[in-house]
Amino acid sequence: MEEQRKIAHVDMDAFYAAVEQLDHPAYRGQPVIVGGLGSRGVVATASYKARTYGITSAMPMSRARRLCPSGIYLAPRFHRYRELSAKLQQIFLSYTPIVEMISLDEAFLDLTDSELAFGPAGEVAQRIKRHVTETTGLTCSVGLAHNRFVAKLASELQKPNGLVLIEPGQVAEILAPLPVGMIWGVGKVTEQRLHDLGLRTIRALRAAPIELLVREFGMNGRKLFRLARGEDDTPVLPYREAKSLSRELTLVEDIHNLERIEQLLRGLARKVAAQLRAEKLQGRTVCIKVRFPDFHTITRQVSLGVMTDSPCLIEAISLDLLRQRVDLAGKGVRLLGVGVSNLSVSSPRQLSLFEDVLIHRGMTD
DNA sequence: TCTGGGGTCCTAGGACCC
DNA sequence: TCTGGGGTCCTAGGACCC
Repeated sequence: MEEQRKIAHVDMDAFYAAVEQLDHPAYRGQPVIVGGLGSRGVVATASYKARTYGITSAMPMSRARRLCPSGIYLAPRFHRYRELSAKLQQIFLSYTPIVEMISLDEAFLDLTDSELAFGPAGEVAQRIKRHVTETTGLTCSVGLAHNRFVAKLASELQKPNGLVLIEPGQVAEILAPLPVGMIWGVGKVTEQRLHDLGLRTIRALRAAPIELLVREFGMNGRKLFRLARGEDDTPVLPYREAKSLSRELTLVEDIHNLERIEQLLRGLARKVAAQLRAEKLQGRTVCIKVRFPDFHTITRQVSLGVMTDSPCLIEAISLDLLRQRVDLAGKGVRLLGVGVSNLSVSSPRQLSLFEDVLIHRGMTD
């Protein structure tokens, strides 16, 4: 018999918008929409009032403005959100060392061993909720269950400011009527494919034979089969090393001018390099991304023989990838990106022969 | 309606090696 | 002449998450 875990999922309510309302009392109760304000921006977070107009996250700003012309539209202030997120993490850590922040406003907490010190997990969850609100002035929704998947679903069920506890014996009954789209990992594409198979609810998915799911979705089918039954044994992982680091930029208007394109790419490459150094990381693979006006998107990458954080090298390689491996052919560009992967922590500065050569050619910073 | 930015993970084919 | 099997690395694309 496997030990019974107690996993909490804490999800801040309309986080970015709620922070703006916290800092600007005049915005409270108003439709507040945080996101990109440019012509091609999308909604990051809408306050609950804004949601009553039909505004949802990832919606184009232009559409949001049509739905709610009188709304308060704000650009995100990530510094502020990060500051509050750090506070949240400190609160969580005072109840368990096993805290996995999955974004600025969401975390999994393994409370299994916290019961000894703090009492039943349901009461701990209640305390954490109160602690969050008293310390930050923000509300959150909490789900509590025996695994991550069910805990995350639970936190969704009574937003905002909810607390939902699901016992193992209740899982089947509670999951059954939910739409398959609520399953973590089922996005638009998979949802449509499930609908095409006549599977719209978790109840229906649960009744589907595993052979069918594996035939349709491969390994993912196996996962779906288990998730439909509320089974998930993935652990809460307190710390994970970054695997890649990137910067990208959607242009206000498509650009055709090659010099301008190259200039922007260089800027992105330098920003990536600067961030690598700031985080004491180096990478071995450089990747560029180009999105054309028709939204078709390509990537081109190359792996080097050395680890690097050099702005000159990353810039030179990005430009080379663009010039040698991308057919711009007067098509215009909507988005440009530069990324570095295959990361590891920088070793004490030591020049490779390669870098040495570049320095003698005057190519480094 | 016209689609951000920063990530993770998975798949699939090909090169290369033993 | 007609061709294995496994492992690893690399590249490109795509689904998905917040």
